[in-house]
Amino acid sequence: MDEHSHAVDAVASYFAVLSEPTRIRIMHCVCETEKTVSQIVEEIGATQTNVSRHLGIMHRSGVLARRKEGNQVYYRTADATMVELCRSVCKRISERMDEKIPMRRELLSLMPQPKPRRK
Amino acid sequence: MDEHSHAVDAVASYFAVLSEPTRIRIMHCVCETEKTVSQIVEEIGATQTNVSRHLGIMHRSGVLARRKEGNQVYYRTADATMVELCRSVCKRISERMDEKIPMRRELLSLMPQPKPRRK
DNA sequence: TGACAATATGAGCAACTGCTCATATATTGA
DNA sequence: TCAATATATGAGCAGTTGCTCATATTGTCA
Repeated sequence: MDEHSHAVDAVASYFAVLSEPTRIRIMHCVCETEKTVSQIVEEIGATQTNVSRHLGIMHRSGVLARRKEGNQVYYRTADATMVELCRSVCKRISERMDEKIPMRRELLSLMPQPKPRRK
Repeated sequence: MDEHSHAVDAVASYFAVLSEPTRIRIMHCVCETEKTVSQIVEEIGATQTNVSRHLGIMHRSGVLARRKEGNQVYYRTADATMVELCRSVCKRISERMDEKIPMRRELLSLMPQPKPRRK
């Protein structure tokens, strides 16, 4: 039927990683600097179990990288393209909602632009 | 708990539209030129009912635009950003699979680049 | 070694999503 | 107006996904 099915599934799975509110929150949370699981749990206000599961999914799919340091595990973004995607989507959605000003602000601040590097 | 929840949900929903293989096929199918429902059904080899449902979802979410002409309905992309996103993801995934050459080719051809415009 | 802290995982339930069958709603053309 | 064609939609089932409770694992420190 379709000779592309593996590729198609791969693309859909990639998008699926970001199709979940909690995982978007996690992206927002770690998109600027790495954080420990506890910090993420604290910031997004979900249970440890739940956050841990989502981190696992994001790590296995290659979106996040993990680094173990003693007792704790740090997660950080491992895929610059993915972060860019999130920014594009936030921008795109906010454009569609020029009338809903409060929402616009939220969106634009969801995945902040990287700060301009100073020499 | 989270003052961003509307924005977060909007972003997740946006990605969710592309998190489904059939919808990726549809994007692939209409990303260069508008097509009727029948044409899409024919090309991706799914049932009419199913394609119609996915088209509805994609239209309601703003990814596709529809145009009715007599008996038929033409769908086309309505969101250049979204198409670009698909291209980025195809490129990104293919980069991760340098070893799996056949898959690479499939991915890069999934959402073809727009042809260079001739004056 | 034992208690504690941080993270991960098994199991089960509930909600969601996609698929299909049957049917509804246009629209065209005889 | 009637039959045919194109598209959409209600209802129900099955598979998937996310959430939670309990527990396992790993590392630290006394």
